[in-house]
Formats: sequence, structure tokens, C-alpha cells
Amino acid sequence: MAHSTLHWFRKGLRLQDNPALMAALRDCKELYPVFILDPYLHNKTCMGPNRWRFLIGSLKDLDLSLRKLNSRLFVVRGKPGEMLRELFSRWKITKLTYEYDTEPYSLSRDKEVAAVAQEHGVEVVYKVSHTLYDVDRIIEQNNGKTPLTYKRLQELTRSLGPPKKPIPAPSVENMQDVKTPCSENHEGKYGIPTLEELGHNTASLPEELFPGGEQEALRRLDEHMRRASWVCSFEKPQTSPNSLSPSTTVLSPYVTFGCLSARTFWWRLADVYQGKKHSQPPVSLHGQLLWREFFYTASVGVPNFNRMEGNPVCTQVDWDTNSEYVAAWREARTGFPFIDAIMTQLRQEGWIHHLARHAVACFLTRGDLWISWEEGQKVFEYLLLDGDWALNAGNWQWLSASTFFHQYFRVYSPIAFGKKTDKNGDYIKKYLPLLKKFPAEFIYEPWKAPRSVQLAAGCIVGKDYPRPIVQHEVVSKANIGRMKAAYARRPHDAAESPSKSPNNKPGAKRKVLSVADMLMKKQRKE
DNA sequence: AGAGCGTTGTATGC
DNA sequence: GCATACAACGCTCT
Repeated sequence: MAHSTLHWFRKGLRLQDNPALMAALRDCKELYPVFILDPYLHNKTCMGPNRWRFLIGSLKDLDLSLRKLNSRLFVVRGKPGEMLRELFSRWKITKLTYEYDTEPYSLSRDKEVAAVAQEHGVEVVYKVSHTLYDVDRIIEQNNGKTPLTYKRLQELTRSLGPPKKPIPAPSVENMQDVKTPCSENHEGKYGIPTLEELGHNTASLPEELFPGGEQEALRRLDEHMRRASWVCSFEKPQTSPNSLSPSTTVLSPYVTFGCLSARTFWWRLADVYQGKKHSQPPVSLHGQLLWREFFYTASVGVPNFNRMEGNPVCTQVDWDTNSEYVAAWREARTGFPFIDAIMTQLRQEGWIHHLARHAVACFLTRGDLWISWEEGQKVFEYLLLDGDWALNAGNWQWLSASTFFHQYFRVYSPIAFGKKTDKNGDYIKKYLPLLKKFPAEFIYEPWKAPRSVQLAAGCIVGKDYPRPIVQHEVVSKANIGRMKAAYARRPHDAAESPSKSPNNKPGAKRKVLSVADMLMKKQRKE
């Protein structure tokens, strides 16, 4: 039977390595490629102008590629459940295809849509292609438990074998018997959105450094994969957080939106590695993709992964509430030039280096301001082009030493850390031109400059540029103490030692469930 | 129980 | 540039 198929793009905004799209083309006479602007996801609160612009670019590119196949993209505005119900009837859809998405909201949304599909007799086909592996399989492989260390994840993925090879984009031949009815007068109705549509002011928008879309992603991938020796010697901790142009690939936004398949990235790297000596996980580029897999897996296995409360693996910390601190951090006016420069780059460009994220995240949370990582998470989600639900939540937990990482006494200095890779403070001068006349000696701590130096630099601290919001040496010490106390309050493993346990059979190995294990078991059942 | 390890700390000494 | 002290965490394996 020939289907009328609706392929629903959500993430996975690409034609290459898109198994659900290929499944859509099978036994298909009419194809409707659809993207839904979901007010829950695509709204002014979660999605800053830069990210919105990236999405628009990606949709334009997708539409262009589909048109080359005599098809097009239909952009639909509204709640997915309601909109699909309408479209199933209007277009007499018999099959729905999409890429599997593990985010809690997506899972509940897709469950609702599956019910609507069933009502309309629409067959549903979905494929895993956003991650290297089916992360549910990784958890299964670990006896149903979430791997909480990278080492463990590495062992599990090793035992699963290499990720699947990517599949090619559909060709004109694949589309031979497939038609997308474009004649209807729906050019306007289903058009690509504009920035104005979401109410963003386009006049104030900075230059677009990282345009969205699969074509740009593949171009960028090619550009970096040509640098074979750079790829082979890549070690993440050795790359600079404050170089004037990115020291890493900036492929993350493309992977986030699925313009680039993680598996395509993985196998292109494997090609470059082939026969050469190369760096290894966790620091290698393959290692970076495995970090992504690590946090995706944790986000699926850990309930309430984007929150502290109700999150069984997250240390419960008595974070302060201080909206002025949050605002100063977000708006790049902490008085620490390194921190403020990073936050300025983030606001302008939508991307900052991973170690720069470490510096500002540590500063906001356990290092200096003692603000909940959830506050930082919100700001990053809004500003980052590569804002990804799982990675954002996972990394904020890491940096705040709430989960995964526990050496809370290792605190980044907002003064010393940046100096390692940028002694002159050129990065600071680029993003905070106000400070560009300060001599290198004072660029990381302008409040220490004598008044004469400040006058000569044309920038008075406390008037033109803020005084430091906190005394780092003082608060960081105190915060280590608060962290120590928070750790001391952590619930311990099932109180009694095995030998004292009443139902312990001597000699038999009894599994000691941690409180976290038990909480997770309980919550997964629901 | 204890050792070894953990992608990416800082300050100080040589 | 490299080693070391700092004061010290949880997880994993033995």
C-alpha cells in the first residue's frame, strides 16, 4: 500500500543520516515534511534571538534541500498534538515518522501524538539517530542502572561495539515515486518563521558567526577534518578558553539541532584517525562525543535531571537566592573582567569555549556567588546556540560539584585561570573594549590599578566599570566550607554494613543499594 | 578498609 | 616548564 506520510522534523534538521526520513520514503506516494513551532519550546523565554536565528537558518536550509528533491518543508504553528490531529485529517495521512527524542517533555509530547495517530489509524515509525547509541540500550547493558562515571560509559559503549554507520541523504531516485503536494496555496501559511514573529528586535542583533543548517554544518565539518594532525592531537584540556577565535570546532550547535549527525561526526573522525597515532577519550574529539553520550544517558536514567530537588544523584546544596548576583553575572557586570568578557561573548555570539563555561559556572555556583546551578542553566539555555537539555543540566551539575564531579576544593580563580592562556588579556580587551587601555598587569584585576592608571586608561573602576562583586579569596574559601557541610549532609549508603544487616546471608554477596539507587528505582516505576 | 583514580585548580618552589 | 603541597571529595576495585 502506498502511504501518505508525514515526516516530523524536531531535532534532526538534516537529510543525511536520517533513518526516519528514509523510512518515510518507503512505500510512499505523498510526503509531507513538517516542522512544528511548538509554543512550549519556541517561545521568547527559553529561546534567545541568536538561537532563534540559528533555528530559522536551519529550517531555511532544510527547505532548500527538500526543494532540490521536488519537495518542501511545511512549518506549522501550534501545539503538536492539536496540529497533527488537524493535518492527519486534512492530508489523509497514513504514516508518521520521526527521530526518537529522549527529553522528558519530548517523550510526553510524543506519547500524546502517538495516541492521536492511533485514533486516526496512522502508523508511527521512529528511529534513534540523535545519539551515537540507543541510550536505553546503554542503561540495559549496565543492568538497568545509569552509568555515573565516564569510565563506566566507555566500557559499556565498548561492549556495544562502534556506533552505527551513517546513511546517505535521500536521492532524487529515492524520491522518484514520491510527491509533495505543493500546489495548494500554503506558501504563506506554512512559511519559514522570521525573528519578528517571535517578537525579537532584529535591529540590535549582532553579526551571525555561526549560521544554522546542514550545509553549513557539513562545510564546517570538512574544514576541520582536513586538519588531520590537529584532529589527531586534539586534547580538550589543552585548548584555550580565551583565544580570539574559537580553539575548538564549534560544531556543537549543529549537533544540538541535528544539522550534523553525531554518528557522521564520529565516523569522519575515525577516517581521519585511520592508521595514525591519535589522542584518546576522554580528551580526544571522539571523547567529546562520548561525553555527550554520557550526559544523554544520565538524563534518561536520572529522574528530575534538570533540577536539584527530587534528583537522586544530585547533592542537595543550600544555595543562596540573590537576584542581583544573578543579574550581574548574566549581564556581564561582576567586576571580574575575565568573567564579564566570557558572558559578553556568550550574549553576543551564542557560543563560548567549554573551559570558559567552566570558569563562569564555577563562579556563579560553588566558587563565588553561591547561586543555584539551575539559575545558570536557564541563562545558558536562553543564550547558547548549542543549548541542549541533557548536556546543559549535566554540565551544570558537574561544574557545581553537585553530581559526577566531587573535588569541590578545586576552584577556578576568575583572575588566574584566564592568564594561563592569555597573559595580555587580549580576549578581555576584545569583548570589554572599555578596558582595552589597561596595561596587562591590571587587566584581570583593574580595581588594583592606581587611580593614575585608571585615569590614563579612561576607565574608572566603580564608575565606568563595576568594582568586583565579591572578594574571591574570601568567598571561595568560605564556599568550600559550605560545600563540605553540604556533602556531610548527603545521605549515606543503606545505613548498616553488610555484616550487621539482619537479612544478610553470611558468605552471600548482598547488593547494597544506595539511597540514590532506591530513589531511582521508585521513580522509574511511575 | 584501603588504594588508586578522576577530561580541564592554585600557589609556590626550583 | 615541571614538581609539589594544599586539604581532601566520591566511586570503583581489591
